[in-house]
Formats: sequence, C-alpha cells, structure tokens
Amino acid sequence: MSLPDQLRSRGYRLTPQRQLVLEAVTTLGHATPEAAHAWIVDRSPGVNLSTIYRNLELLEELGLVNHAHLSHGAPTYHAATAPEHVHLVCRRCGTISSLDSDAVEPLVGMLRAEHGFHADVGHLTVFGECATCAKMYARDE
Amino acid sequence: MSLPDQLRSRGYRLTPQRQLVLEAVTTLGHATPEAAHAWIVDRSPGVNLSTIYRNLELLEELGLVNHAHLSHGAPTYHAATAPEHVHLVCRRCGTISSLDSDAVEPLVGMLRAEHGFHADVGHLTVFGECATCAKMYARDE
DNA sequence: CTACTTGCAAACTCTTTGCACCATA
DNA sequence: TATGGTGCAAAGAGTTTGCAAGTAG
Repeated sequence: MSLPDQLRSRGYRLTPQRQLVLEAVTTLGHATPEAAHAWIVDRSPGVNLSTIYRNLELLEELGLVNHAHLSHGAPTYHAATAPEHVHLVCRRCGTISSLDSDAVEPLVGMLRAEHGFHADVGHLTVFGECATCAKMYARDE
Repeated sequence: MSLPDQLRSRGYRLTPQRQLVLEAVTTLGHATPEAAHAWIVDRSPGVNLSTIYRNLELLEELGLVNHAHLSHGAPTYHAATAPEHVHLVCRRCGTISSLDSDAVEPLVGMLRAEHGFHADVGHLTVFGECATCAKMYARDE
C-alpha cells in the first residue's frame, strides 16, 4: 500500500514533510533523525527537527520504516521496503555492514522452537570487531 | 585478579565508592546506572550519580563489568564474572531473559569464518516477542 | 470549515565536565 | 603530602511536548 493510502486509511494526512521523511530514510538507507533532518532541510529549508521525530514515529507505526540501535543510543531508521537485514557494527572503527537475514535463520528458528521467542531480525545488531580491525589489533592488548 | 589489585596495578585507587559500584552490579545482575545508584545510596547516602558513571566506565575499562543496550538507550551493566550470555528482550512486556552464549556459537562461528567479524556475544541483544506475548497477541493485528 | 500538522521554544532525560575539596597510598 | 577521586552544579546531547498558526481534505 502506498504512503497516501496508508495515511488516509487511518485518518492521517499526506503532507510534504511526511513524504520527505520517508524519502530521506529510503534514500539514505541508514538514517538517524539528525541525518534525515539534514537531508530534508537541504531540499526544503524550514522543516523542523521535531517534525522529523514525529513522522519517524508515525511511519514506524504504519510499518513503513523500522529502526535499530547502532552504537550508543542514536537510533537508525531504514525503509521497510529495504530487504530485511542484520547489522554488524565494529566498535573500533564504527563501520556498519549489513548481513542478509537468511544468515541468522538458524538462530531465529532455534529461538522460536526452543524458547517460543519470536525474534525481530530487522532490529538485530551484532557488535564486535570487523575483519580489518581484528587484524590490525591482533597483537595488542 | 581482585579489584584492589586490578586498580593498583594501573595506578588507580581503591575507594569505597568503587567497591560499591562493583558490588551493586554484581548483586543486581542487570543494572542501569540509575538502578546501581539507587542501590548504593540505600546503603551509603551521598554517593553521587556522576561517580557511578565514572566508575562504571572505569570498571568496564578494567574488564570487570560489561554493558549491553536493552530497550531504548538505557545501558545495562553486568559483572564480567557472570557467565557470558545473550539477552532476549520482549518488546511487548519488557521481559528480559538470558540465553547461554553457547546457543549462538554457530552464528558467531559463521560470522568469523565468512566475514572475519569477531562478535562480542556478551553485548548481543535480540529484540522480539516472548512466548507469552506471542500467544496472547496471536490473533490481533 | 474543521481537525490534523507544523514550527518554535521550552521542558525533559540521560550523561558528561569543570572545579574546589577530600582521601588514598 | 601528592595525586587521584568525589560531590556539586552547570553544561551537553538527544528527544518530547504545549501551543498558536497553517493547511489538507
């Protein structure tokens, strides 16, 4: 269902700001509220940060975007249309890479079968050390 | 190595506050800075929140405690002496359960073998819906 | 027209920092 | 007694909210 229909069917209105927020998240791929705001202000000055927050929340409620917590607190949003993926975050260099959800299917299946737990894969973030940093710091510490 | 030795060997001092912070985290199991502070003030009034923050940071640097991000931003600390575990957080009821790290060993091994990524399992949190909530909401939405 | 939205500014929460006094080693 | 540590208060980041003016339907 398209954004206008999604909105109207629930009594919300279609505003330029809402379209921009969705567009920003879709285009940026991994967008913090701050980053989305910067992208939007670039093409439409005057849009307020609080509007970004309100609309990210709304779009998430509608299921059009999701968020995950990469690093210390800054939530990162992606469009729900993007293929679902797991994040790998390197705590040394901060690099964020994506991993197809299929790769964690065994884990998800096990959690469901043995613990009845329905994991939200799109929200899953694995912290650690990326290949590059692991090599670089191999002999330290 | 004990706390006093850990500290002294790096030129830090042993203070009652530091002992309390470590004790709070060990006792509480899952402690936010705020929770640790409450626990400490209970037995030693006057200890400041900023001291808790400073010492949690220090203890983590020494490898005596670890933290994970459960829910929206509030970091949760555990003693490093506790067995390493993964957190399962239910986004409906907020229940936090633990899962032995062995259970995710296949995933960790795969990440290392195929992506060179060294996952920090103790920091891993899986969000989703617990068995109870999954049943309760099965027919909604 | 009416109710939903927005911009703006203030309020909030969580965390960090500067500084003078205090206490460990 | 020489640092390193603490309490206190103020400053910061990130996010939320109240309200009057604006606008989609």
